[in-house]
Amino acid sequence: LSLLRKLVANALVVAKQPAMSSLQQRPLMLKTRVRFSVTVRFLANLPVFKDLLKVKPVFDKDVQEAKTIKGFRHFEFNREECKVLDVDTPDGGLVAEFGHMFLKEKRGRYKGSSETRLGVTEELHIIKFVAEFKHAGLECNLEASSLPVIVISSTNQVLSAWASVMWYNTLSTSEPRNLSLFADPPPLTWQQLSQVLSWQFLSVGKRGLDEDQLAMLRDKIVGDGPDDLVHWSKFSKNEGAWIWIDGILDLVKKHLVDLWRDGCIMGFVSRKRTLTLLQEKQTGTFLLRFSETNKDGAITFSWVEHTNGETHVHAVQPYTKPELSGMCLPDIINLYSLKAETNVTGNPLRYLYPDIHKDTALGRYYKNSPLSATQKIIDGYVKRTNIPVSTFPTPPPSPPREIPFTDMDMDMDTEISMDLDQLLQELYPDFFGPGTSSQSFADYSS
Amino acid sequence: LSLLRKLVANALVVAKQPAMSSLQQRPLMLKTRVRFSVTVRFLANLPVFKDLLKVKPVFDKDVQEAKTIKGFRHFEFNREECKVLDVDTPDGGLVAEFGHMFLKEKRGRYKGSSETRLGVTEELHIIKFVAEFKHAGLECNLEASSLPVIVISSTNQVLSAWASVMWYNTLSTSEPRNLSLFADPPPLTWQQLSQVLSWQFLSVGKRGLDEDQLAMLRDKIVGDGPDDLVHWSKFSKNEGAWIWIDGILDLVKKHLVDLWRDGCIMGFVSRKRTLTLLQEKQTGTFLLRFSETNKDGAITFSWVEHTNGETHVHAVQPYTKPELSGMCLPDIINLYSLKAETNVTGNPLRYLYPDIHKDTALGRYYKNSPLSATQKIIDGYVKRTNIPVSTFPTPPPSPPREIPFTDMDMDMDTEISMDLDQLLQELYPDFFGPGTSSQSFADYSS
DNA sequence: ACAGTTTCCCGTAAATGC
DNA sequence: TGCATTTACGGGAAACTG
Repeated sequence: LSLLRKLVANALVVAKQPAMSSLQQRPLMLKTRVRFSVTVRFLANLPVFKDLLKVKPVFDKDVQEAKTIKGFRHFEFNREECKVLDVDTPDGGLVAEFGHMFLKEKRGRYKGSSETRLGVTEELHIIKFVAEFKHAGLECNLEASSLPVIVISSTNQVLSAWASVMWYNTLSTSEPRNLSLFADPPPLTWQQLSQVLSWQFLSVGKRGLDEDQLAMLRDKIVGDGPDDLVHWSKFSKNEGAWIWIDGILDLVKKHLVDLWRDGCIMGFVSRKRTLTLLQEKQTGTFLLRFSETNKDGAITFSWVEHTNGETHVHAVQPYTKPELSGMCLPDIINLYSLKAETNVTGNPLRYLYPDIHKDTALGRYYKNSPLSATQKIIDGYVKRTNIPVSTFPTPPPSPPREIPFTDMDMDMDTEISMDLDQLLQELYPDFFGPGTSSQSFADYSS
Repeated sequence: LSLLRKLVANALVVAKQPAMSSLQQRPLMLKTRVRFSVTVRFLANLPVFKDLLKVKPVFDKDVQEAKTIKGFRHFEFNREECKVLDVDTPDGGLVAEFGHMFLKEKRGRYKGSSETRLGVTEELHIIKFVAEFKHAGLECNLEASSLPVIVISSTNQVLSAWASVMWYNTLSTSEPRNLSLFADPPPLTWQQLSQVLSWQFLSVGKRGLDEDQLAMLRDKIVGDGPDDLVHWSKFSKNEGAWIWIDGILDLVKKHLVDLWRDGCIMGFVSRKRTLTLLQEKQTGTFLLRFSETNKDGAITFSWVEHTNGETHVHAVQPYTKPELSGMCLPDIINLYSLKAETNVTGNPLRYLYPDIHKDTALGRYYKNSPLSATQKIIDGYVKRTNIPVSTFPTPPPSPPREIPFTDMDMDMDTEISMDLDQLLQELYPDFFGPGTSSQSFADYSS
C-alpha cells in the first residue's frame, strides 16, 4: 500500500453553508515528516474574487474529539502560511496549492478523564481551510474541511491505518461524517466487508474475489456464528483476518499480479476443499492456494496423484516473497521436480485445475524461455538454473484441517501440525527413517 | 562499511602549543543530517580546572582550504553550544560530551578562481574545539583539532569516501596533516596499497590477503608498468580497482565471512592461473574465485574434468549477493548438479583445491544438514530445496583471458565475451542448436 | 517489563544542481 | 545535456515512553 500523498480539498465553502462537497467519503493517510501537498479549489467559479481570498490551512480546528478523547494527538504544519486564491490556468477556477507541507506532532496529548482510548490509527483528524472575505463593507468567513485524515509516523502503521480506512469508508456511505467512529466502532455485515475485500484485490491485482473465494473467506472470518456481522476488534487485531489478507495482497502485488489478473490463482481454498476438488481430477492436476498460516503472504501448490488405485493429494511448502524474488512462480511450477531414491526425476505438475495444460495456462509467464535455455555457456561461464526439488512423497496427503480465524492461534496451530507429523510417522514409519536426500544424487562420474 | 558515528577528540591543546595528540592519523567520515557525538577530553588530568573551561565546537575554523579550493563546501552544526568541562567519573579526567550533534550544509560555496576542484569525498574538514580560560587575571585560549573529517550526504558516497580514507591514512604515516592532500594526491607504492587492501579483508573477514592473492591484484592494478606506483585517479575512478574490490568486500561481509576466514576462498586468481592450477589436479577438483567483471561482488567456482584423455576446466556463472541470500555458497556447492540430455545427473565438485574433500572443507557450513533432510514433510507440506543445475558443458573451457585494470572497460570486455561466444559456436556448433534444457527432465509418470 | 509508537538510518530511487 | 551531489522515503530495527 503506497501512501496517499496528495490531499485534495475540493471545496471551499461559504461559512455556515456547508453546501457542495460531493467528495467521496474516504479518509486519507498522512505520515508525519513526509511531504505532501494540498490544493484548495473554490468551486464557485468566479474570477471576480481573485486576490480577495486569503486561505490558511489549520489542523484539527474545532475538532471536538481532540478535547474529549484521552490521548488524542495534536499536530501542526511545518509552517504557518497563507495563500491567495489565484486563477487556475486550464479551467479558470480559483485555486491555491500548498506544496512542501508536512505534519509534526505537537507535545502534550489530551489527558482527559474520558474512558475512551484509541489507537493512533483510529484517530480521525481534519484539515480545515479558513478564509476571510472582505469586500465593500461585506465581511464573512469561509471554511472548508478536508476528508478525515489518519496520521501515522511509520510505514509499519500503514497496515492498521488501512484497516481503519476501509472500515470508515464502508460505514460512511450510510452515516454522516463521524470522527469518533472508532470510539465505539459498529460491526460490518459480511456483505459489506466482502465487497471491500474484493475491491482491494481488484485494485492491487486487477481482479476481484469470486463467489468461491469469498465463501472460503466467510467461513474463516465469520465462521458459523448466529449472524453475519464482523466486529472491528476481531478484524483488526493482531491475529485478525486483515493482517493475513494484507500479506496476501502484498504478495500478489509484488510477485503475482499477472497470474492473479488472469485468474490462474484460486488462492482462497481450504485444504479440505482442495482435496475434494483435486481427487476427482486426473493425475498431475494442481491448483494454487495461499498459505493460511503465514502472516507475510505465501503461496503453495497442491497436486493430485493416482497410483495403484490410491489417490494422494500433496501440497508443497509455501513460497514466500523473498523466495519468489529469486524465481517467479510460473518458473517454479515449470521446473518443479520430484526425486525418488531411485533417482528418477520428474515434474508432477501438469494441469492447472480443472484441466488446462500448465504450459497453456502459464507458458507466457515463463522467464526461462526456451530461447535462453539454448545457451549453455554465457560469457565463458556455464549457465545454471535452480530447480525446486522435493523427495518423492509417497505417504498419503495430510488429513485436511480447517483453521477458522474465530479460534485461530499460532501456537495451537503448531501443535496441530506436530500431532499430524506424529500421526504420519505412526502410519508410515518407513518414510521417517534416516534419510539421505541431500546426498542421493548420483555422484558425478562414480 | 558502516559509518563512523563516534568522533572522539582526545586532546584539548593549550593554544599555540600543538603538543600531544598521539592520535592515529585517520580521517573520519560524517554524514550530514545524521547524528553523531563528540567527546572532548582534557589530557592534562587536573580537576583543578573544573568549571573553568567552556568548550565550543567550531567547524572548519581557520581552515585555509575552505577559502582557496574552488567549490569547497561549508557546514555548520545544528546548534551553537558551549559545554563546561566536567569530571569524568571513572578516571577523573575533564571531559565534555557533545551528543545529538549533526552537520548541515551552509549555502554559498567558495567560488574562488583557483583551478583546483575537488570531489566532495576529497574535501578534508576539521572540527575545532575552542575554550577560553580565565583565572586570577590569567587569560588564554585553548584549541584542539579533530582528525580530518570527510563529509558525505548519502551512503552512496561511502565507497569513494573510504577510498580517500585509505589514501590519506597511508600517506599520513609519513607526512604531516595535509588538508589539501587531494588537490594533488601523491601515488602510493604497490607495497603501501597492498597492505591497506589486505587490512580491509582482515577487518571485514578476519583474514588478510596472501602472497598469491596480492600478486594477482598487482597484475590487475599495477600491470607491468615501469614502476610500482598506483595513482589516485586510477584507483578511485569509476572503472578503477576500488569499486570492484569494495564490491567483493561487501560480498564477503554479507555472505562469505566464515568461508573467507577459514581460507576456503582463493578468490583473487586469474582465469589463466585457475586453468594452470586445476588442470594438474584430479577430476572434481574446484576452486572459488571472485568475478573480475561484476562490480557488485560475485563469486564463481571452477572445476576440472578429465575424460577420454581430454582435460576441461569449467566455470559456473558467478553468484551475486541476492542469489546468495537464497542459498549459501556451501549449500550451492554441495547440491550443484550437471544434467546431460540422457538425464544422468551428478555433482562435478568433489575436492576443494588442492585436494580436500568438499565435505571436509565445507561440510560444517552446510545449512541443509542431513538431519533436516530426513524430514520430507513438514507441517503437512512437502519440503523442497533448490538444486542449482547446469546442462552438461561438453565444450572445452573458454580460453583464458586476462583483464588488467589498466585497460579495462566494460564495453570492451563485453565485446570480448561476444567474440568468445561466437568462437565457441563455430568450434562446437552442436552445442548451440535448439536446446531443451529446461524441459529435458523426464516428465512425471510419462 | 512491555506493547504501542516513534525515531533512526541504510540503501535505493528520484530530484536537483552545475 | 550529462554527471555529481543531494534529497526523499520505504522498510527494518532500535529507541523511546508512558
